[in-house]
Order: sequence, then structure tokens, then C-alpha cells
Amino acid sequence: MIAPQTAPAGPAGLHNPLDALLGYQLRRASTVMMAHLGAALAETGLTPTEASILLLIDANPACTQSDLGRALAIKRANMVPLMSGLLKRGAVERAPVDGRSQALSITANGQALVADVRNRIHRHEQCFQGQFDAKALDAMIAGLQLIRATVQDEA
Amino acid sequence: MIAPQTAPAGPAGLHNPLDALLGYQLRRASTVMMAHLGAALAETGLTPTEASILLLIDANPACTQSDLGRALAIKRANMVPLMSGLLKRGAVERAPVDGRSQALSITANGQALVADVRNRIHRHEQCFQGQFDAKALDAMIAGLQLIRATVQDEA
DNA sequence: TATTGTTATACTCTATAACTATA
DNA sequence: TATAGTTATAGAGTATAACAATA
Repeated sequence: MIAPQTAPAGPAGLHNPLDALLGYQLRRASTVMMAHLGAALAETGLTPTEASILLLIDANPACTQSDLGRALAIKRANMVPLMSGLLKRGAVERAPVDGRSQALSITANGQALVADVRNRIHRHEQCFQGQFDAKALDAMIAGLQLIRATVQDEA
Repeated sequence: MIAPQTAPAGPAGLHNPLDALLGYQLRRASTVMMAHLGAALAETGLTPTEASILLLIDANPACTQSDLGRALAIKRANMVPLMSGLLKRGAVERAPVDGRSQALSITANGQALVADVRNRIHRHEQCFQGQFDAKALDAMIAGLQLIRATVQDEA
């Protein structure tokens, strides 16, 4: 049972019983890191999602749009505008595999962008990973994966 | 430096270099827990955000709408439809403090809803907290708060 | 029959700007 | 001048349904 709380709130803010909840802390921490990542990527003109797609294509040459959607839990329909932005930008190219699939790859021009994205993400991650020692960081990552695995993964 | 990856993806899916990133794992884990919480609350007709507001008012009688917004990082403008739903439902009532502030409280009728919400959130949290021993859970919560505190808190 | 890529569309969340009335 | 509450609105992000072409 979660005990009802009647203690008065301090001058700094309200008493927040949600602070003890894993889901609440997860959501707030995620929002903080996403905002920080968005700022770190702003100069590239990419959103965190677009940057993720870029890194995933780079690590999986010849993958398809549907593959990416499955890996990142993005619906096929929502992949379309995401991909068309990266294609128009000339960072990604497509080659037909069969009549319906297209193999994705980073263009020669896109390589520099990928490297820049990698550096920016790395610096961003260091801001937060630096708060933990190696053991604690591994425990955090493992814990988060455990949470993800608790329920069958999203679409 | 994040090493470039060239290993082939297994048949189960793509190779995902984002798996080593705290921000990525945070986002995915948060999405999983939010979806699970949404399902746990569905029968109450409340969203996770509305349920959070309810618990926060219950823990902070006579708080204002703006107080809640600050505690939950919800902009004043976005609090309006949230509050009006809870008011129309008869779970929350308002009493004027001065000419501009209104003190919020849970109605007599709303108490049962708060209790139900508390139980549902508790069962939901147990699904995930149950994966950790007490020490690991404390470390997770503390780690998430540390991440939040790394950057000055959101609006 | 299932899958790829696509269009169109709707719904939720979040963000900004502006207004009023109060302090 | 700053704050509480409100309105209107714009922009993301995400969801479903449907379609054509292909496997």
C-alpha cells in the first residue's frame, strides 16, 4: 500500500508523493535527457528521432524502412516523412531490393553528418553518464532494459 | 568516442548501437511504463497525467493550479483542460483564496476515486518494482533523480 | 495471404502569445 | 511589475484505416 500523505509542503514546492514512483521518475528523467539531446542536435537540423535513424542505418547497411520502424517502435506510416527528410537532405539513399523493399544506406555526403551526430550524442551522453561510476552506469542500463523487457515490447 | 559498428544484424532484428545509450534506454523504458500505466488506469477514465494531478492535490490540499503545473512541469495553459475535466467529473473542487488564486481539494465523492487510483498505480508499479531487489530499486530511483538534477529542471 | 511503402487523417501533448483581473 | 487563470492556436508525435504493388 502507498500510505496517504498529509505532511505540509515546504516553501520550495509541493510535497510530491509521485517521487517514489519508478514510472514517474523515469518519465521526468527521460524528458530531461530528450530536451538536452534535442539542444545538442539543434545545429545539425536533425531531431533525436532522425539522428537515431541515421545511426541505425549506418550500423545496418541495406536495412529497410520497415526494419527501422520495428527497431525503434515507429509505425511504418510515420517513417515516411522522417525518411523523406533524410533523403531530401542527401544524407541517405535508397536502392531497390525487390519490387517493394528498398535498401537504405548513408551517402558519401552523409558520412560527415553521421560522424557529427555521433560526436554530439557522445558529448550529450557524457554529461549524464559522468554522474555515475562504471558499475552504477551498467546497473542503470541493465535496469532500464529489464523494465523494457517486463512487458512485451511496443509496436 | 563511440566506435563505428559493422557487425551484421541477427535474424531477430537490427543491430542497435543505441542500446548502449542511457537516453535511449530511458526513453524506451519510459514509453513501456507509460503505456502500462495508461492501461492500468483505463477503467477509471483518467489519463496518467490526470491521475497524477489527483494524487498531488490529495497530498497538498489547498494547492493551486499553478502549483501543480510547476510540480509536474505542465504549463499553466495546458492545466486548464486537465482541471476542467476533473472539476466536471466532481472529483475536485475549488475555493477562492484571493481574487486570482483558487485552492484545490478532493471532493467527498472524489475520495473513492483517489483510493482507486492509488491502488491501480500501486499494482502497476509492483509489476516493475518486483523485478528489482530493494537495494537495486533505491539505486534506480536515485539514479533517475540524479539524471533529472543534472540539468536545471524543466518548466 | 502477408508485407512494403504510401496517403490521408485524427487525436493527444506540448508550446507560445495574448488577454483579464488581481496582487 | 509579477502572478493566476484563461483563450486560441500552432506544432510535434503518434494512431488507424485504407490502398497499390509485390512476395
